[in-house]
Amino acid sequence: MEYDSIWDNLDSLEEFADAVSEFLHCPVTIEDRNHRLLAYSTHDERTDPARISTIIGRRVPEKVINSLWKEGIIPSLLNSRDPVRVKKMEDIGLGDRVAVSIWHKNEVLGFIWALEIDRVLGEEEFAFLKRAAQAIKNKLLPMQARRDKKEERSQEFFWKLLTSHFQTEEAIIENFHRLQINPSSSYALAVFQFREDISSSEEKKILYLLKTIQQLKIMLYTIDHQKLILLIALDHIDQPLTTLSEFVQTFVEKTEERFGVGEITPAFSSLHTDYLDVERAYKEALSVIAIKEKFPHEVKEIFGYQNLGIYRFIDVLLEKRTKDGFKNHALEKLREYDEKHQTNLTETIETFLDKDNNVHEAAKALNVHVNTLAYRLKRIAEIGEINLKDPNQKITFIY
Amino acid sequence: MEYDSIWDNLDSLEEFADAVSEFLHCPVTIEDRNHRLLAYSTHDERTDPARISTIIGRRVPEKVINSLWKEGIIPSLLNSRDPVRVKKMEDIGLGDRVAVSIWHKNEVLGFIWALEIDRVLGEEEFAFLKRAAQAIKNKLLPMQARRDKKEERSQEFFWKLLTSHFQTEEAIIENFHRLQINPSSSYALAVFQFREDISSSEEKKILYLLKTIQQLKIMLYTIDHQKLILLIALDHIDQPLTTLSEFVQTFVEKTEERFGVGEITPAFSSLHTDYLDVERAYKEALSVIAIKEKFPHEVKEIFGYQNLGIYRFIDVLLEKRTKDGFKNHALEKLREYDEKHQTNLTETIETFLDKDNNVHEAAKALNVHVNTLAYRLKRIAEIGEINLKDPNQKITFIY
DNA sequence: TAACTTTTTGTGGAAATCCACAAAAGACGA
DNA sequence: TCGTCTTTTGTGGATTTCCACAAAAAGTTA
Repeated sequence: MEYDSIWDNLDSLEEFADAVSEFLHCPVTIEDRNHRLLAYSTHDERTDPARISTIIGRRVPEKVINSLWKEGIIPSLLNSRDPVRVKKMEDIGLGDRVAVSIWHKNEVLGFIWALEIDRVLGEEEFAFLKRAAQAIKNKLLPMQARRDKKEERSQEFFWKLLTSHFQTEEAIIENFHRLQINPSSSYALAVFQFREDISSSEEKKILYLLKTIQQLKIMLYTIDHQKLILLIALDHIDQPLTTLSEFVQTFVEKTEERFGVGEITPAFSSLHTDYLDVERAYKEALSVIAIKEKFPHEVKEIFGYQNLGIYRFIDVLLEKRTKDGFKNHALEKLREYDEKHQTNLTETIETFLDKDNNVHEAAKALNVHVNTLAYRLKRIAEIGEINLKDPNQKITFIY
Repeated sequence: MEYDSIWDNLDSLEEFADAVSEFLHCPVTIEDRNHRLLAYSTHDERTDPARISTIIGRRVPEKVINSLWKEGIIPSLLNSRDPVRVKKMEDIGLGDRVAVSIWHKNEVLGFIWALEIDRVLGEEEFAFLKRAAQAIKNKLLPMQARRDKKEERSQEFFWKLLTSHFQTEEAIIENFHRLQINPSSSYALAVFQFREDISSSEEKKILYLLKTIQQLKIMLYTIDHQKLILLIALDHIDQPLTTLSEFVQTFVEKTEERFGVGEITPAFSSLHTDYLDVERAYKEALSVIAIKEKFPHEVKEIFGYQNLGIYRFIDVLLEKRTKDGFKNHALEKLREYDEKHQTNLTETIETFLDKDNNVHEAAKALNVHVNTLAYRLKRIAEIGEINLKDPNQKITFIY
């Protein structure tokens, strides 16, 4: 192992990248386990679009990560300590390259990438890369430790926010700055409800995903048994609610797709600007989850508190209804009629409301002619003595 | 006054009617002040359709009463002690006739009608009729007294119902029977809110109206300061809520039209079958009135508790909203945008919802092109990040 | 069984809605 | 001031909704 002494006098990761690049005659990039750029070689000027965007953005672009997952590259890097060859993918501007993962015990700390611009790397270079990954491990470890420490402090701070521990917003802002986080002027709180307690191996995967999705900036995160909780920055986002909705769905999708962890219920609070309201935001997100569990079908496509509509009030509505001992005369009449005449008026009105008053779709779902549906609706209005043109009255049909 | 001794040996009202009929050579009918049939002559077989229906139904048909009001006949009977001539009205099957009111002190107790089938009554007969009305007064007075007594007892009973005084339904049914009222198997409670305390002269007019509208059977009634409260029988009524709605509106209309008493807010409870629930029904009707006073425009055409729709829950909704300190992000955004760009998005969405999502009407109300409205709605959905296809979300726009 | 009502399905036409596209006017910023 | 973006209004066409009417099927009642 004589020529491996080249590692000995390299101080920084940059020098390390350059040394590897020089040996392989290839541009080299070093990333952490979340595909954040750690260092890149500069002696060799040849490169490809994917590498350029990575360097400019200080991280691998989301769509590149996506493709690498889809092609199975990242899974094999996470499974094996051997270098992996990546064939050119023109649609994302990625040239031929070789990658190897950097391991410490049973954990991946990062990756080394070597671009095969003019030459193809052989067995010897593969072995060299593997040794390089071994050697760099010690440089990455302390960084990891620092990050862990910071994460610990940030988690503690987050829980203080979630439990309304602070009295003034100034104190909160100060804490943000101490953690080198720039608090955004508006934020939301997202909660993901898992089916089981989140294991530490799942936690790593989740963090990996959160850091690679890149759609939104996550200021703070924490995990509490079956819940993943995020504090999300929303500055300069044009349609924050829409973006959030897409984000949480992407996250759930990818977690399922990449790690096989399914049945996650996502939710997020309304927008807030005052950091003293974090607990309130948390409760909003929790109530969305509670409602989604009670009415999975009705609010299937709603994730934000703001968009719950009438369901935001569902608990007080139900409470008042039971307190008043109110009987739904309209529904009762329909059921009576159904019973007596063997008709389907109850089912009809339910389907119709379900399909958002769309005669066409409702008729299709019921397997009847559109006019039959129209006729039935006329009868329902008569028998139940309800004005189906009044959205207010339709609403009460649900309860 | 010698020939007036003919009254002396007449025992019943029927004999009286026959005696008058014989003198005038006309069919004669006697009604109480609420146009209920008291007696009719039988010696003379000639008659007209209006009289036939009156005799069969034991009261003057509603549409006849209506016409008599419109033509000013009844008002003049109520104003003067002199006979009034009524010209033929073919549309309601009424032939020529003469009427006179029966007075006691300053009150009208009833009416005598004489049909001019073949002959026209002259001055002499008019004078005779007036004396007949004088003479019959004494026969009507004791009936009046009995009725007053009964009314007193029934009012007391009604208040017991309204205040949940009874423990069992049997006790209630027994009380009904004691008052010779047949309690219907389903009932509703109607309340009319007046602007001022109801005077006893107004009370008489109201009772008159209630007894002549004939649309629905009123089992019990009472008056409490500015409120008229009715217990309404709903047996064998096909569409009870619709009928009730028509009834209360008719009542308000006629009170205004005939007696000039306006600004009455009508309301009625949902349907009930258990007479232990009368107080609950009363509260339902009261809450409809309260809501109508708070949201006069929104529930303008709703009178029944059942049809309040979402407004049934308006108090708990508002309460929850203030408790949560929730800000309407969507509306806020719109207002912000309006302010900054001098646009009318807020007004637009309000009008649109007001017009029940009817693009056409809303565009007309806003004085803009339909496409302009469509464009604005698209922008509203974008800026407010709300799904306008979801009725649930639209609802929350109101608050 | 015959007469009647209720329910389903169909046809056809008027009105409304939705959507894409375009022209014009106005607002706004570099 | 020019170019760009937003807003308004318009046209045209595909689709949907609404309604009236009718015929057939099924169920109910005398």
